[in-house]
Amino acid sequence: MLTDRQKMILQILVDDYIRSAEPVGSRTISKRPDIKISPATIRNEMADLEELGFLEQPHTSAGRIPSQKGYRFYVDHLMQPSQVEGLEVDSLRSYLLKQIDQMEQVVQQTATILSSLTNYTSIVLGPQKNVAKLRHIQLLPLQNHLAVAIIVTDTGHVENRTVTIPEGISAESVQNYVELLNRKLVGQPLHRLKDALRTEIVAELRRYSEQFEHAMDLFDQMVSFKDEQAKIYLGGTTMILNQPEFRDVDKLKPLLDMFQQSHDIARLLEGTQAPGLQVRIGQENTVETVRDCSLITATYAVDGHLIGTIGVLGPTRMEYARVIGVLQSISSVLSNVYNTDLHN
Amino acid sequence: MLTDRQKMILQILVDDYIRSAEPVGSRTISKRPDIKISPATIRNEMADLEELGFLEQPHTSAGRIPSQKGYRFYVDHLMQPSQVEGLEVDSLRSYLLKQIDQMEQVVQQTATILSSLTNYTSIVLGPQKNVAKLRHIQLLPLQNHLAVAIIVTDTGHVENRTVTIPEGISAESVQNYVELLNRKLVGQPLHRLKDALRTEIVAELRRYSEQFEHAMDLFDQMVSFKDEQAKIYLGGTTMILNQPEFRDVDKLKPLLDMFQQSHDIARLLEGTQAPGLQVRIGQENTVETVRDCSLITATYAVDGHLIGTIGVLGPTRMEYARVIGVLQSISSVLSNVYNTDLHN
DNA sequence: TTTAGCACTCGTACCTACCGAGTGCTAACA
DNA sequence: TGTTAGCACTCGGTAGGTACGAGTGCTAAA
Repeated sequence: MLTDRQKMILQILVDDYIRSAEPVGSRTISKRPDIKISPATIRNEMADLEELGFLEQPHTSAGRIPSQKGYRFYVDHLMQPSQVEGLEVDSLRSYLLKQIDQMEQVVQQTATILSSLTNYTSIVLGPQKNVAKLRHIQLLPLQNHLAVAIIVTDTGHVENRTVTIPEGISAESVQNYVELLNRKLVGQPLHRLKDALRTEIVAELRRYSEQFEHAMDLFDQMVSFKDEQAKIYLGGTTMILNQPEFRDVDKLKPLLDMFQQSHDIARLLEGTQAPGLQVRIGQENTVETVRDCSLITATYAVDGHLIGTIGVLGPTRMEYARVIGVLQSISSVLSNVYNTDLHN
Repeated sequence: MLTDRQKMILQILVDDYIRSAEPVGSRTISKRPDIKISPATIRNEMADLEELGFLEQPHTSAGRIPSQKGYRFYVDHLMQPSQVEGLEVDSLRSYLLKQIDQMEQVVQQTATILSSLTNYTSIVLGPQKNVAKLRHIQLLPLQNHLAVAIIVTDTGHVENRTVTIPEGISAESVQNYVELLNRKLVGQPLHRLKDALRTEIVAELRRYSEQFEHAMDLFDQMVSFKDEQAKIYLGGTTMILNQPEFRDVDKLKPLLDMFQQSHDIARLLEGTQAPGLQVRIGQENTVETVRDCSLITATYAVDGHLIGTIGVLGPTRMEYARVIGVLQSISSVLSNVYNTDLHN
């Protein structure tokens, strides 16, 4: 176990390195006003800390930098999340409330705000639409066998998609079908619609036996929600350029490339759906590209269902305390926003 | 005027520099199999070309590179757009047709395809929705004074927005109002809706005088299309990292930052709405950030109306011939896609 | 246990010399 | 008159060498 003095030195060193991105030497630490021990003593302690695996030396005559284990200890035991000023949170809250009707915008804006508060790249995984329930479905004919299906959910979101009306189906019966859908499917969560179609409707539909196939085809078009990944939004993807450890274009490119592949980002977030806050430091990330980065994620919820993730990606030398504070605030604001104002 | 030999040397030099990004020396040119003049002669010609302003010398003992004027001459007189293989175009066309119903996706995908065909950053300005005409408008009540307005255009696109129903307005009359809107406004282009509201409806509406204010408020909500910038999509924003002239993070950052600001991109495209193909080389761009870049744009049209722009942004040392070829193909494919399949 | 002193390490900055690609000029050649 | 060979010159890039300084580990004294 670490002594109190070792903990103190470790904490000061990590703080300093987070700020300066330069290896920290014993003199630097001893110069701090609240430190009354000499550089030599600190050197001894640092040597011990290195032996224990909390510190590393880039080369013999340089100061020490935290190892991954060092960061982990710092996050788990030394730092405490900084309080975000109420002002920021309030303004965020009122901002989000103002345009709660446009879910995509909320998510996008959250990403932007998150990255501007932290100065790191932010990742926001939108709430999963598919848990919302069907309020109303409607079909608007356009021209030659084209129509728009409009799907309204109880959260006030509206989806629309163009469908082709199969040849063998009469114009009048289409409207009957839609009424049927509304009677039977309203109240079902979107992701269950397709199943519900099979269980609820098939029997009734057999009556129009000659059109059965066509009708089912039409319904499928209207109701099939590809189990789509919730949408991913990034904010501040160029923040990484401010970090001295990424001044080299060759280090930069893989990361920026990854930002363009929502598929990669999805992999990055795997396993972050568990409630609460997660910190993944360096190699703790499974994705190769970010093994020099840390990822901090939080979830937000509606009605106790987990529905989304927000995260911040930065160098391992990240301002953990501040980022965690910000994430906690925003995640709770988001949870409230969705709870209070969509479900009443 | 340039002699044929000077033109030939200029062309070879530009081609070579585009490929290698290194200053081109006289020996390099004379070594090409189809060149039968000696380095010394070429040196003389190059000295002349430099005096005329077509070439530059980074320093005394280096080869020559094209000046802005050199690129301009190359684009205007020397290169010819390369043919894009029919295969690529066809597959693009069929791809776009397949999901023509999702306009945003078409635009986004076009950006992706464009950048992967050119290896440069692509910019696609979506078709302006506002020239599309109203086909149908509808209001779906949700809960406590909230409703969704659904607007369908003759191009098959669907817009929806949440509106609040003013207090002093009865539920039944709302539906009457909407019918009124449909009677009077169908066929108007979206961007004229707001005006049309004033001219067409006010008279009729006076009848319900006590609700007049409220009704107009509601209509405004439904029908006001902020003169919104057509949406901008970028593809391959990290392509720029492959260019040796942007290996320096300090050169890179302004550009990547710009990519995040759709506002900046909009400024970049100012003046590209004129029909046909435009090439802006280096300083010909008004935006400071891209004065080391060239921008090539083309427009695509529906029914002869200009409705969108596609563009490619790369270093001044850009493969003009290939990019122009690609742009021409894609712009014509896009024009066809929108023409053929939405308007019949 | 802490601290002062000191020799040692090693990365960085700076200087210098050198190399070679490419030039411009001159003079010879077709 | 246009083209080419030859040659001295320029200058950026690189390699090697030196000086500097921050920081260390170790030893011995307090």
